[in-house]
Amino acid sequence: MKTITLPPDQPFDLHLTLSCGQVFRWVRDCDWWTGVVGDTVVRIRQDGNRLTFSGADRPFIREYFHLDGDLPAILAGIDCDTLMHETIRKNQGLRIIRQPPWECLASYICATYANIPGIKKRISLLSEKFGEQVSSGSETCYSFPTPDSLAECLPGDLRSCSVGYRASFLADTARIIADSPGWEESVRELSFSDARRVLLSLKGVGKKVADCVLLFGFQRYESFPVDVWIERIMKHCYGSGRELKRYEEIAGLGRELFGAYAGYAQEYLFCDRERIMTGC
DNA sequence: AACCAGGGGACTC
DNA sequence: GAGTCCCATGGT
Repeated sequence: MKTITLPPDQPFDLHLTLSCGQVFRWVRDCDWWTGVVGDTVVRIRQDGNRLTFSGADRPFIREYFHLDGDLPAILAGIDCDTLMHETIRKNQGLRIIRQPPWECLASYICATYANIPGIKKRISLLSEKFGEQVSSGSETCYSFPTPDSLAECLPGDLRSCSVGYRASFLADTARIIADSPGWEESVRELSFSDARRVLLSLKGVGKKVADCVLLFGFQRYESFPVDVWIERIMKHCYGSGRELKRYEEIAGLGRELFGAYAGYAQEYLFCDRERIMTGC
């Protein structure tokens, strides 16, 4: 077991970060969270300002949970009205995880028009069926399937993972990624709009999925993914006197209001969606 | 531009 | 147990 002591001026909330719906592979058992990242099983818990974990080293944990980001500075940058102020106050410590790009891409293709429990189920089935077994004491865990393993499996086998019509999108995209060595690095080097264009060319990747992959997989924090909840919140809370019909208008307004870390604003709003929409 | 298919789980009533 | 909704996309 290793530990990290969080500095008092850098808030972090492990439970919020892992349960807000940005990642789908972590499982909670009381205070402990277990997840497979890459090909290792990570177990982690938080007690106040202390993180205790196994399966990874300190630099990895810092990077994965974006602990190297100056959260108070980020939040100060998006704290531009009373709604955001309250949302930040209620969810302080939520950080955007750095997800492996391929896993992020495949996960969000599976996430289209589905609820979070359903998405978790699919990802879990896909990993059990097409991932590699990863040892973790008594528990059996599975790594996320490689592009090759999804590209080469039978369509029927994919469908048995409850991915429905997304099966062909997943297989097509997996094939393209599998046949493009260095894909990740090449996307990383592109500008925001060029990277977005590349992602949009993949099957099953529309604007929402592309923006999620840019945000969670490539740390493009200006990305402002618009799902049904964010659309509702933006129309209800920021829509007076504005045309907010098309996706780009809402995403554009998000970037206009919240700036370079609009993605953080999006994730805080999403995390707080129930309170915001029942309150007003 | 405006439809529709596609599918499953969670939640409401 | 029916009805509705969900971190939408692709095809017509």
